[in-house]
Amino acid sequence: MELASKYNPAEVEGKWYQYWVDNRLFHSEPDGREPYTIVIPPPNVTGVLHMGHMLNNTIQDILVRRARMKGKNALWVPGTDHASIATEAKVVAKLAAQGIRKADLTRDDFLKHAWEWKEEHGGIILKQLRRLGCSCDWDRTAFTMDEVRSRSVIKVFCDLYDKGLIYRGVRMVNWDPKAKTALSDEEVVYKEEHSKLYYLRYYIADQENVTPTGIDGEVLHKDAKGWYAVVATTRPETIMGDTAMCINPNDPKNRWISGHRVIVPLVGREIPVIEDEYVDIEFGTGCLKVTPAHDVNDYMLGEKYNLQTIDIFNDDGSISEAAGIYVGQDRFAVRKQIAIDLDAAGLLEKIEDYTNKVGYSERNADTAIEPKLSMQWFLKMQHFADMALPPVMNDELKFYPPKYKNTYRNWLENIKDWCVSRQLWWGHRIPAYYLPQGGYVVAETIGEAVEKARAKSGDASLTAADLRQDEDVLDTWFSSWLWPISLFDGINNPDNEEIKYYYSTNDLVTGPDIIFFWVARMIMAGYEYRGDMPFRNVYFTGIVRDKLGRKMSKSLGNSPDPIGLIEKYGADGVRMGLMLSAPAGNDIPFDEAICEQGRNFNNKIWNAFRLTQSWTVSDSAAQPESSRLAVEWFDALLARSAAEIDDLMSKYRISEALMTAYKLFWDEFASWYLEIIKPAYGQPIDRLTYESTLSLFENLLLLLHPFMPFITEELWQAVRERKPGESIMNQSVLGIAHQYEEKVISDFDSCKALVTEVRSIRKQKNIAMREALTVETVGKNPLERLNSVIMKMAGLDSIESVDSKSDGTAPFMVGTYEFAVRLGGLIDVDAELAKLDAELAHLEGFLKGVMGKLNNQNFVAHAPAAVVGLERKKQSDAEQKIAAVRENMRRLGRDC
RNA sequence: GUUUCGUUAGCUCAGCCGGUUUAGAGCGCUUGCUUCACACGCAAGAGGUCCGCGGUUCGAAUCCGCGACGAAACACCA
Repeated sequence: MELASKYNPAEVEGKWYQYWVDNRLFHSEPDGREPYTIVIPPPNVTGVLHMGHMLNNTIQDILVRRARMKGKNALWVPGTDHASIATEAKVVAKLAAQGIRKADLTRDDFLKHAWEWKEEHGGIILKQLRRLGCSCDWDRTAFTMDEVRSRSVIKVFCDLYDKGLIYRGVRMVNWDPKAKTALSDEEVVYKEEHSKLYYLRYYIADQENVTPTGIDGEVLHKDAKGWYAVVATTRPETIMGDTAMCINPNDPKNRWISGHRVIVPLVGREIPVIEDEYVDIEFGTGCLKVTPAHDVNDYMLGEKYNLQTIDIFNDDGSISEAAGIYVGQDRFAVRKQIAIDLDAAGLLEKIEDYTNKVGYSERNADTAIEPKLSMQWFLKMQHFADMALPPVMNDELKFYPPKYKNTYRNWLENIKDWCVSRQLWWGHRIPAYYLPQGGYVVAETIGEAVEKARAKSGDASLTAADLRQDEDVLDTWFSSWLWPISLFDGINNPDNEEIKYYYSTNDLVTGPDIIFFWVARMIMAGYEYRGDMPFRNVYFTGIVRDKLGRKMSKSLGNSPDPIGLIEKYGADGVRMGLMLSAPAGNDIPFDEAICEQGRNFNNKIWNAFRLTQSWTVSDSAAQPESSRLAVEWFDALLARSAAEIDDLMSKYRISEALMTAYKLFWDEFASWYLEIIKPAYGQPIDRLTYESTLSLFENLLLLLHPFMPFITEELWQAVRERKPGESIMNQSVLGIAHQYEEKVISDFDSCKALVTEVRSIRKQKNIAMREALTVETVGKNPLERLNSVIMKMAGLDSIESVDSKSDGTAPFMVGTYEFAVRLGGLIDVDAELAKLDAELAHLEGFLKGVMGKLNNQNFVAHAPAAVVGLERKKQSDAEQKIAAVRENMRRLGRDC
């Protein structure tokens, strides 16, 4: 078989993915084995793959492939999220481009368009995951709005309502004026903004009663029109909603305003001055305008002092009739205009630059959130927080890295009720039905609703047509929080075999940005509906950033196209690149160049295989001693590395596990093992070594498979004839980490050190490899057992045991063993001495440090015997080495 | 502002419940190599007052305190 010198991923990836699918190797059914389960964090159904997904799903695939190879019944359930706000926004935008306004459509018509959109774009991201090699059980692909999941959501809503945990009421909520819906607190992100602070004049209504008291520090304002107070605000456009002014009762400079009434500028309305310690004396002028309808804190003041509430905004953020002026204009246009108008009216004292934080919709990054009073549905959260906190704090449910436990606790300890209703159409419609005579019932089906309505109203003639279902849908996360249960239909059929077998799942892999949105709430739902944790471990990935440390975003254009990367470097190369740069929990500064390292490694593996294929195998040739030793050594090393990888993986130190496998293959297998067993040019390889090598190579492929599934399958299939349907995917790695002798490995390390010393001398002296050298050992050669390997790798003709080193040799040490290379006339005495000087200085410095400890009575008295013993060993080793160096110097003619 | 995390080679990080031959890895860098698997390579190297200052200890990159710088989460002053 002729193999190209470069590995070409494009030729093999599609083929093997199809093979895995055709042979149903990703599919799982409950059986007698131990299950290993992951549920995918469902990506937005109409989304496309980004680097965050690539990272996250690579990790999940590594975990699930490993579990499979360890004999578990491994299942990775895929699916997508309906992403209510994001998807509805996209559909609205698409319709708008066609000249269709959402407002002109009926709910049913709009949903028809939305489903069409979902059918058209949905699932692209799942296809992309296939390119990455994800071993999801596609037979189980779910959608948060499919039949089973929808029924689960409705059932849970009704159940929580019946438990008294869901209520409906008018509250101050975060309002998205673009999507025209309420949002939960978690869906608001605050961004720092450069804005202005406007100082407005509020004239005192009862001018005649103003009595300046003459206290120092008083700030009194008076002009031709009389006394006035000054209010600093960032939002002058809300003055139409002002229903009070507030000062701090402990603020001497504003005492004079106390008890007066003031006039809202431009509006002309008289409002009271109230006093509350909430007001910060130091901020602005210490006078606060109170707009109960448009600010959370003002709302609280309004409740406390029974103030009037004037809602001056329409749902789209324009000014409402209630404002009286600027009606119909946009809030930001009004902010500009009102400043001009106030100034013209002499009501604007000054404008200052100011930096503050403004809330934006997490989904519509360009839309500023408006606090707004509205009727919404809420879920009481204290009950859930009480359940969900302990298991995480006491590590029953583990977070990796654990620092997120604090974040989690912080949120749960300050939990607020969850606004679950959204004024959208795309989502699960709230199963509340309003009666014609007022009031409502909550029911899973319309039939049930009619029954409940009849009972409630006493009117037995009520029919479905008389009931009006709530227009709102539920927050997307209200379906996501059930995901680990609803995927196995555990809400609708709590006793079914699947939920009993697969729940609790094992690992959840997700980003820390959705710890509140999703992780915490899944834990809550898990305990509420299964009485158990939804997953045993949560692995929080970092955020993928660009190499400058910036978040990847569309607007910066710094986000590489994942599929483009796969095409360029191969899926295995990209997977490796991501994993090499991703220690657990740290953000990942992603530089495309690191994929090159992944690609290069693929090529290395490919070429190692190519080498084995270039050999002719002889059944008559005897196995060289060096090959026998190499096999023995590498088998032990493989066992040790497999155990190390197991250990690292159990701690979710995935990048270190991969690095261990990487170095094992490249530095040990390719650079040492293959070089040792490689037959001389044109010579055949003996059968025994050849077969052993293929077995070792296969084991390496098994260890690497979870990280780089495609190339390992390709080569595993090529190493030997395989039966139809066989795959590396379901081979066991359990046998690799067998018992081994540490000494086999440590002796080989010494052997490698010796070879490296000789090569180094060759390089310094410019001696080519084909020129054979002789090495002397003083006394018995401690590495004699490995002579055959040393000779082959260092290019020696013999290793001779001598009583003392001959003249014209370059000495070196491996540990405390002395060796020398015979160089004859090539020896450069000055250079040799200089080297020895440096070595001596180093050793003496080291010895001095050791002696410092040993001469310290306190150290000898207090330190554990083992530590003291070790220092003594260091001392004797150093002394021995120093003696050897001195001896070498004398031999070169130095007097010392 | 509150809380948390971090600061170790040019870069990205490991080591941190104190002691393992005077600190490790990958990449990058330097110097040789067209050695018949691979230049996406081979071989040999260089490179660090472990942020600063104090303290605890026989002994500190590792524990404690203070400071500097950086990051994140949460809360915000209109």
